[in-house]
Amino acid sequence: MISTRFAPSPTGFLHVGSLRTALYCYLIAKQNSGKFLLRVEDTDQKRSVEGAIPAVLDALKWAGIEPDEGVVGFENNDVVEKGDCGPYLQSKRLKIYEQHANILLEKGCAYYCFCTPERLAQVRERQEKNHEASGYDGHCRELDINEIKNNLSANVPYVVRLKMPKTGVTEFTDLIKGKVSFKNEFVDDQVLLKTDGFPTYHLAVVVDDHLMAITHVIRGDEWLSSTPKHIYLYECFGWEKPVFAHLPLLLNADKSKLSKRQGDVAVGDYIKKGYLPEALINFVAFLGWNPGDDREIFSLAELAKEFSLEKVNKSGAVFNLEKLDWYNKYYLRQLSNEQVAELVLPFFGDKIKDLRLKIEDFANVIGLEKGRVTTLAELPEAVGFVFNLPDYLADMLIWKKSSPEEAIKILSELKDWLNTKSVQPKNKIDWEKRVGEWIVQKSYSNGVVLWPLRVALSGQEKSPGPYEIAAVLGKDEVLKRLEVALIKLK
RNA sequence: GGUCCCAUCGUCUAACGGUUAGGACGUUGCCCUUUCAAGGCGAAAAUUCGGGUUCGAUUCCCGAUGGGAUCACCA
Repeated sequence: MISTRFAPSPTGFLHVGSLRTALYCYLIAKQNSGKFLLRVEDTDQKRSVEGAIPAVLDALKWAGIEPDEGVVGFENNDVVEKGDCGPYLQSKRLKIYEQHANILLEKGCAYYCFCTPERLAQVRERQEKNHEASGYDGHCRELDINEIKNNLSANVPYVVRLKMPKTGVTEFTDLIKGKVSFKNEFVDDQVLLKTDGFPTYHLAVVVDDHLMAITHVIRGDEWLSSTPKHIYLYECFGWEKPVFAHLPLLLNADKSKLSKRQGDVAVGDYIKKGYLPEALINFVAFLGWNPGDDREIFSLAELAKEFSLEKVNKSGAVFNLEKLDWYNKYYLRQLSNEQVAELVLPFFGDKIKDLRLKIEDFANVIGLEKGRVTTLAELPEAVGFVFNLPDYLADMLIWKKSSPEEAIKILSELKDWLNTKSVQPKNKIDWEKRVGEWIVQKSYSNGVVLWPLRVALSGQEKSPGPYEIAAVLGKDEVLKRLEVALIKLK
């Protein structure tokens, strides 16, 4: 069985790059009827941020990516875990890491290191000054057994370091990058267990991925260069290695690694800005992957069917907001008025109470603009003219091929005709039919009637069509607005 | 600087030795049209540079250049 995992550290909010990583992990699991696991990598107490776990979970849920196992929820101020390989918070697995560090020590794959931070800083400084290769200098690599015992019994603080072989080459096939090889002599003796008893990432991932039966390690490119350490650990333990896939990075416009300084990087930012999950998912999935043909629109389910890691690009992709906007507009148009109405509610905030509208009427109002805006956040303002006719200049009522006199004449005639009891258009099609017939009967051109009508109803240079607006406004309000227009013109 | 990875229009990308180098976003022209949006039809726009291999290189090899990642008791 295939299993993948997404392993965020609770240091902030969900990054869009992490969203893509999580998405790809999820897709691989789903398309193979495997499981998608969520593990929290909170081994750095200093960096843990309160509220980060629920924030990440919420963002994933919003996107439609929910874990099958591991940390699956957050209730009553605590994580909800599911599965037989728990706990799924690394901070609760300290004993496990200690046991495994001991195994490594026994096997000679790791060693005690008593170097002080000060000494390490000096080493680093010297290396920098002399332009030497950086890394641990191996000071404690071959310590005398008695010295180790003495230090240990004297409670000298220590770490456990990986005893990386000095010769040979570590080679592996990355599902995305292909064959990659590193000379072992350049791989550092990484700290595995810290002085405080917490593991570093390197020990914790390998131990957990094995214990949790992860078959595919899918993660960001930044991990590629530490993979040899992980491979060596698998070999030391005698464990079967997972498949590795290192995803290309998401980039800023200037091709540097996507960062906060150059725009929004948190999924939450995009939710707040009114983007749809379908749009963000589709967009982010296509940053580095495509189906190999011209199709651009993919739902989560369709992605699960067609996605493959082998088709993922090797190079980084610029996070291009214009394309995201296009996707968002597209998906907004695909939704029904009712669906958009429901999604847009939070963007109205308290104002929604003042509107005192029935939900169907509200959906109709939203329908006026849902195909014209790019995000949900723009909708309240876009639709404002329905509730409050904006003040506008009389000049705006005059069509480019018309005159003030003609505008007055037509608007008056239209108003008088509408005022008769027999004219009671109910919906958009009805309005179009009745007014259309009237225009034909009067032998007017469309523009000379429709332009001033539309401006009278919307108070705007650009707006939805007059029939749509009239249907939403209703006959009484249409008459009122025609009256306002005529007063302005006279 | 050491190590490793990468390189097609402005951006996301297709091409698995032979194509007028294709699509999408964006830009832009026209059409539709009461405005806007949407839609339709067009346009401009790319193989980083050298060497090989080959009858033939975007594609394979080598080098240069450029970009990126990583070199923590952070992940």
